[in-house]
Amino acid sequence: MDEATCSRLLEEHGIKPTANRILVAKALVSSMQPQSLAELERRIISIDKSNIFRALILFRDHHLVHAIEGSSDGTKYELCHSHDHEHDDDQHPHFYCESCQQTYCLNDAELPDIQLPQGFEAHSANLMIKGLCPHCKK
Amino acid sequence: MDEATCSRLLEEHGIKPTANRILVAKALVSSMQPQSLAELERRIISIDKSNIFRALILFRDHHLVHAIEGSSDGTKYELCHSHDHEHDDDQHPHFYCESCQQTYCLNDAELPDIQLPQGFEAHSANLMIKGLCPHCKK
DNA sequence: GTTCTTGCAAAATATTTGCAAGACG
DNA sequence: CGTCTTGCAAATATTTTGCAAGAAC
Repeated sequence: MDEATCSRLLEEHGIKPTANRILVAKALVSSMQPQSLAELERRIISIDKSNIFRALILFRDHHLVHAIEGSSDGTKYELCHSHDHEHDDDQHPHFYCESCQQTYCLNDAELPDIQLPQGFEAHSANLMIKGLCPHCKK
Repeated sequence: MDEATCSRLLEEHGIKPTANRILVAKALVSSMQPQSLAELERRIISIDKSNIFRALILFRDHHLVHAIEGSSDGTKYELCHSHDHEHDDDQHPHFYCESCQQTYCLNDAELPDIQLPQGFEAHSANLMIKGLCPHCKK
């Protein structure tokens, strides 16, 4: 995805497309897997980590990315796949490889509906499966 | 649960029951909810956090507790409910309250079987639902 | 006396904030 | 000018390790 497309993507989510933000968005778009802040830092050497962090927070607040927790090595960020800019309803399970620390999206699997006890109000859900990925299993 | 019972619990899991470990086990047994290291530190003022930490690692390796991640505020630990000392098969979903930071066990809900793509090998799974608990919702 | 356990300090890691300088409009 | 954005530094939080002294066997 080129810069113009990334820029448009940001604007669609109500985010002012600055040069830095476009770079962060580009890095996320071109990533096969959800990225941690540290991974993004390594990939985007021209931007300070505090600004990558602030861009991610901003993206998250505008439902452009969501944060994935539970991977034993920090929060990972991935682009929301849904095109609903208000809600983040494309939550799918993830797989964390304990050997190479990569997080894989299990897009094909459904995140099941869990029946909450009376009085609980759910906002989001994260299902993380851990183990070995095909590459590390060999 | 008294000290003797906790001591027996540790021994059943192949852990030498020292005074400190019994205290940590007692704190976990008497907790309604999974506890973070920081919470346990506050509750067990007589033991240094490094030793609480080492006790938790030891407990986890002996399948006496399991670690719950994905709660935005650190790893939480809870006693395994299963009586199988080799495997940790009582994995159930958890609920994290974004207001009071408590983690609740959803014992009644089933953790669904997710079909992994070819080549992936699962070791464990964590399903964390976030939102507001009944107390904070009011 | 050898091994295990403990407390304290500090390293390592991850996340977040303060602030002044600069860009933008 | 006033607001937003950026880089750098540093605060915070969390997890983990090193090591020497002491306890247990």
